[in-house]
Amino acid sequence: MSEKPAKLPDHQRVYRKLRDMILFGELAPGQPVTIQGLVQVLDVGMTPVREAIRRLTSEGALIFKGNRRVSVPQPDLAQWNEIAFARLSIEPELARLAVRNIGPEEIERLIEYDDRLNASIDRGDVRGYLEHNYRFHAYLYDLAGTEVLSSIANMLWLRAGPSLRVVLGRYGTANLPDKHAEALDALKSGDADRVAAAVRGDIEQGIAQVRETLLAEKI
Amino acid sequence: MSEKPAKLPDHQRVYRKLRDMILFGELAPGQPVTIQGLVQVLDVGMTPVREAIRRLTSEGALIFKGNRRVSVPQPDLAQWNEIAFARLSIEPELARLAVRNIGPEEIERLIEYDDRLNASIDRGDVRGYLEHNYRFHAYLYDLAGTEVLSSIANMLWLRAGPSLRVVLGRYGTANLPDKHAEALDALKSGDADRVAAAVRGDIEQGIAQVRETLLAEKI
DNA sequence: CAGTGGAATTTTTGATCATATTCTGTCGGC
DNA sequence: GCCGACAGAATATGATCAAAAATTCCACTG
Repeated sequence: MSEKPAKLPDHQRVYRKLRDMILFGELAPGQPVTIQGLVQVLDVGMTPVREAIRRLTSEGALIFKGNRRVSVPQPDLAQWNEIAFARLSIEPELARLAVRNIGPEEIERLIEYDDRLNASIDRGDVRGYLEHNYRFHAYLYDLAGTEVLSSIANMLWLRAGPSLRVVLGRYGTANLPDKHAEALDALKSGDADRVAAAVRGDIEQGIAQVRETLLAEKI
Repeated sequence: MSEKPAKLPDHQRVYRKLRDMILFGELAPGQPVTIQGLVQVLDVGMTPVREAIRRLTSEGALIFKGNRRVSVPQPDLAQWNEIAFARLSIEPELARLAVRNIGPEEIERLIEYDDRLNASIDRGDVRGYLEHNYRFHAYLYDLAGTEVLSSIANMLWLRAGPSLRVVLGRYGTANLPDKHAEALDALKSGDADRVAAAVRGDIEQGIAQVRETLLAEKI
């Protein structure tokens, strides 16, 4: 019945599952998340679900909605600017650090992610776009080999995910300028500063898109 | 038997308790943390303990030690530099933002924390120093009213706490230059840049102390 | 004969679940 | 419109099972 290659404990499986759902926009901002609901959907006991939810809340991916109810947070403009500030402080640096540890194989893998990302764009596949965009950045940052900074970056992506989804879902993936190509190009020449700048540009673009929507109060 | 004024759920009480223990150096770096141990010490069931541990691990205050055992992390030099970079990126900005929302009462309270901190230094009370130093910064950052940045700062303090404790416990609280006075002075005149600079200086000093110890490989 | 290596057992700890309890919000009666 | 009972959901407990670590014990070697 369960031929998963998973040797992972339930609470981690649930955590990842929920995490992906948030990261890739399967849960809308403001949507309530109940323990019992997940117990039935994921077919596990409540203890693992509880722990997964607790972890996600402490990472800011979920919030306590007053009376012990949790939901997906919905950042307002001020909070979005905080996320923006933090991401711009951390992520370009991560990209810069990653350059040290990058060889041809790693670049190859990044190109692969980027190809899939572009395919998703062509297909108008929002969820695919979000997923491969995440994987591209996450893998790049992993290569930096910095546990602390990476975990912060991950936290920030969790907070940004649902909002990105809303905007993309509304305006489509049609006109997304590809900053990844520039980053890849800079990576090939080992130019750390240019890589950092490209990543910064990529982030700024995504941030600006959401910010405009928030300014227009359309969220 | 339990005339605590606490209306808090157990898992939050346990979380705070454990959090404080880490933050104020009651747990040494590398020290293992067991669920059952905490169950007996804190006299609660294992579910709340489990959740508290899970939260702390996701905040980097505890780490999975290979085979589903957790312990207090012991940052090496590289990780400490990461923490330093992140703190210097985030905390001065938080201080700057806090200036907007600060009035005489808030300054009064900060002065109070600082007084207690100085009393702890005079007394050679390491734990008291750590606690009031934390409260000073935490309150200042809270005043910024920025949920995202504050939570990142808190995460970083959790990672820094045990190491600070080790260094202070070894060299004492004797010669700690007081950068808080400068921050308070700048706060009174509402000079955001100077406040940010003072906080930056305060952080740099603490970081340098640990870094030297790590360089000498005395940890 | 003493000491070492390792296999098997014991013990400790973690993971999960079923269940009981507490709290919140709501709906119907007054 | 207010108050109290009820339903549903979250919190907390202890039991049970599984996995890992610690310990014991024995055989074999030097």
